Amino acid sequence: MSLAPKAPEERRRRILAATVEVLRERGFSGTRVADIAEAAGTSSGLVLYHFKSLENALSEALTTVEDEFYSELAADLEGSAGPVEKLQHMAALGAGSGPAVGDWALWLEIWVRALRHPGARSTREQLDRRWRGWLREVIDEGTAAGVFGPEDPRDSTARLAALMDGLAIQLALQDPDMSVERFCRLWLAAASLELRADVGG
Amino acid sequence: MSLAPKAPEERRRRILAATVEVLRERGFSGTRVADIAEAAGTSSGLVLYHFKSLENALSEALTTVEDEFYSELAADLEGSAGPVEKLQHMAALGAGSGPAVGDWALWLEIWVRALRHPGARSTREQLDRRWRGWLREVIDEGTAAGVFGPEDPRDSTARLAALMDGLAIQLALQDPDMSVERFCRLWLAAASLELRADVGG
DNA sequence: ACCAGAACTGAACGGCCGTTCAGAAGCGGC
DNA sequence: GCCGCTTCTGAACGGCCGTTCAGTTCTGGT
Repeated sequence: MSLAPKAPEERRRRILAATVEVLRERGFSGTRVADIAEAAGTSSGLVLYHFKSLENALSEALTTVEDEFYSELAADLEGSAGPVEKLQHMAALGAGSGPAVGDWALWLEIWVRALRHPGARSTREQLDRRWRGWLREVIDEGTAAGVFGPEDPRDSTARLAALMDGLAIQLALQDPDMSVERFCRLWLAAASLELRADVGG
Repeated sequence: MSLAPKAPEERRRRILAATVEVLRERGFSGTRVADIAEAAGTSSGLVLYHFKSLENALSEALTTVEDEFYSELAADLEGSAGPVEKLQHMAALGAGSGPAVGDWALWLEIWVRALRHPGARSTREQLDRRWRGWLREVIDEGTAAGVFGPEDPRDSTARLAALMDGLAIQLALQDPDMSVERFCRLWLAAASLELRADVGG
């Protein structure tokens, strides 16, 4: 009976992690096979041995970040008590206080990729819908509990989701007019307005 | 006395326009010198003759779109009567009803470029500040006239500007949940909430 | 008509980089 | 210890593309 060979799997994961790292640093158009290999401490040959092509490695790497992001979000929401706390966690997570996330720069890259890459576009769409779905659930939960009173929950969800993206751009671009604190404050204040409640900000 | 040679200047402008066109279609990383030359109906040699390098041509092309955008916005605001109309024009312009604009995709590209290109970053910052400045002026104008009553004009400005960017992402990515109409409606509704007024939406 | 310089062309150069490949090294089964 | 399969390496290949360049055409002044 053959033990599953652990070393190669481990190596594969390391290359994937290295890919994400390089992607964060240099973006899609700046990421070279050789960079990934160096960051992973191996040869470029091996990168192409495990993943069939650079394109493929990039796609798989993206999948891992996206999965990380959403599982982290799910875990965080699981742990929060009420809808108000959940919104606050969402704000904090968006602001980048989570360990694995915080890299909105990567999302900008994903958006640009989605402009022309059909696969990337539909994945993004799915992820975005999922995220808006969760936000919507929180809002509905609060509404059912009588804490929130949005005029139109669907529109409020859309606006709050979009607002986070918009604020994130400035965060990613390190605009001097934006900071993690201001990001949270602005978003929660918007949520308060939208939901006719006081969720902070 | 030498008449200014008109042909070469004209040619130069044509190349610039072609660059913008290709940039819209293929994005920064997909734009080749040969593509620009073909779109402009000349040789790649000439592109490099007029602009010193591809990078340079791209930068100049960006400058022209940005100028176009802002002069169009300025003209549009000039023509609007009151603050409410101005907000509505801003929404419509953002939604892409203007002739020269409408290409949020290009802005996504600009943002990604700004992530790593220091020059691009500071230009973007300036442009964004200018845009927020105008929005702020409209808000202040409405407030002075007693039409708007924002709780904190600076924060409302920041949120409305960011919201437009966030909604624009979905527009650019052709998300099935977004449309030009919904874009306008959502943004104007947010403005109504923020400014405690009825500006439509 | 002639010349000088600007405008323009397209072929050739050269570097970069994804991918391939021939072979080395590790590893389990006999 | 030998064999075969997986894992891994780094050098070599080949295509793509920005840039250069030698030469042609155009233009305006004299």
